[in-house]
Amino acid sequence: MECTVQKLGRLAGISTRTLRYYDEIGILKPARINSSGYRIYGSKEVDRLQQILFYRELGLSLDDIKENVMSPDFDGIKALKEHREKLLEKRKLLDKLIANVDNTIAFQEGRVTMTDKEKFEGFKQNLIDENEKKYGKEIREKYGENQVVRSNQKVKNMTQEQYAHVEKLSADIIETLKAAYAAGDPAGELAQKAVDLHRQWLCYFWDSYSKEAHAGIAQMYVCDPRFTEYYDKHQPGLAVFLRDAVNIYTGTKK
Amino acid sequence: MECTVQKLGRLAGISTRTLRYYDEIGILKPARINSSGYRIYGSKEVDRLQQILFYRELGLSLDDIKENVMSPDFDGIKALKEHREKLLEKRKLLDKLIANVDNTIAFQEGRVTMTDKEKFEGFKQNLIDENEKKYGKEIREKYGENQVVRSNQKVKNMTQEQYAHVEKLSADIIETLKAAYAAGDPAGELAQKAVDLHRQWLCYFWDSYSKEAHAGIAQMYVCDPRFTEYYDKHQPGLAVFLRDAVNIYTGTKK
DNA sequence: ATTGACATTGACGTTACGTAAAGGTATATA
DNA sequence: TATATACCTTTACGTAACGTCAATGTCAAT
Repeated sequence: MECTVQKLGRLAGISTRTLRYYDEIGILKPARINSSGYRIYGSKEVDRLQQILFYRELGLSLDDIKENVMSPDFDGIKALKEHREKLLEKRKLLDKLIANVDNTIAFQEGRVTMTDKEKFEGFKQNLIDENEKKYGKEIREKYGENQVVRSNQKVKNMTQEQYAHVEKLSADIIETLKAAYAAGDPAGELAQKAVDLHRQWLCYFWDSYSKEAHAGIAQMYVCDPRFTEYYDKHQPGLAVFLRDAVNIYTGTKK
Repeated sequence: MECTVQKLGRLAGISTRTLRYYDEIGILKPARINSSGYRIYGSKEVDRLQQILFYRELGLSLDDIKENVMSPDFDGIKALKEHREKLLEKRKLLDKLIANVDNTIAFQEGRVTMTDKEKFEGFKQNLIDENEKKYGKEIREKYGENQVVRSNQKVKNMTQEQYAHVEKLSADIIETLKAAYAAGDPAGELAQKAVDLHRQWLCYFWDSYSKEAHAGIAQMYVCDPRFTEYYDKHQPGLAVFLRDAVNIYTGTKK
């Protein structure tokens, strides 16, 4: 039942270097060392190695394995759940990266002329700057620093098509809203369609959509004169109407 | 328009160490070095740094940036698409990791008694050993070392439910297949349902499914007497029937 | 005695910097 | 003019988990 590095390595499918390293960092010490200085492992060490490799395959660091897994009062499920959270975080970051790369490819494949591209970049920067100047502080206060930063990053990464789509959405929202207002029913088909457009519009700026936040924004349109004016200049009462329609859409009644 | 490390660092939001490092690896050299040995950067270097940081944010390594991005005949889109592939690979790995962690948590939360768990572990080890002894060499030759190792790992990480599901699938395949054989049409509904079950069964052992591999396995069932026997013992002619049905399912005709 | 397979320790390389340490330079002020 | 300070320089270790030599010792068989 005793074996030396190479046998154990072959048994477990790892290199001898790995075993020496595990000895070095103290995560798996041999049972004893023979007179020639060879590492001799017993069956207890084999089991321990199995466990180490199991958690290693799940992506835990050797440090985590050493500190958590190997201690006697180890809560495997808790450790794994924490690890899971880390992995999900990583995936979220990866998803963002991929989305950014996609956008960049789309933008570059748009074969925009250099001047157009510059103009477009300028537009985007303007959009961000304007938003910052006008509403930056308020939005920061209401939604926290992160939301603003991410919103700005989303705008920066927009492609020209997306940018055009945002502008079209803005116009469509007003159009549909006006028609719905004429119909008079915030629960009606037209009004709800307008709200859905509004949701799409928000999703261009928001990292994650939630009904609560949507309802909150709608309420802000009524409370904040700058936003009220933006809607009411097209049709007095439009901001209130939009808020009511959003509340119905999101199922938020208060 | 000239500046030294700290100004440029503040301008770009990076540390002076980073700039020195970029100088060291040759990705961004200062325009000149003044009499005191200070690094002096010009506007050309600012532009270059912007580009570097842009691609860095997309997750490219400095090496890739240096080799591809900075060369005059650089194809930005190609580089980004390659990078995108790498990112997708990474995400696939992450997804697998997360799935494994989830399975482990589920398994451990199942509060299996220790003896049951050990029994189950033993089963799994048996399954692996049996497979190895019986078909290991052949599968290795046909599908390469990696497929076998990964298949074994997949089995090792199965939860008890999954294991039960695999066994049920095996039985269902035979059942459905026999009924389909009685009906006589490999393109019929029953036969195709059997093939779909077979595909599900394969996905428990395979890392990635492909129609080609599925068709290949089906062909092997006919060519290899051990596999032929496994199916034909239930009903002579079943192996050939399954192969025909699989070929129709996968659209592989030869 | 030699050979070949195995063992040992030591040390460098990997990525993109962070973080000292030890010391030179430019500038404003006491 | 001495000094405080704010900047600059190079050198070098640390990071995670080993891979890959290099130099050298041990064991079994021929």
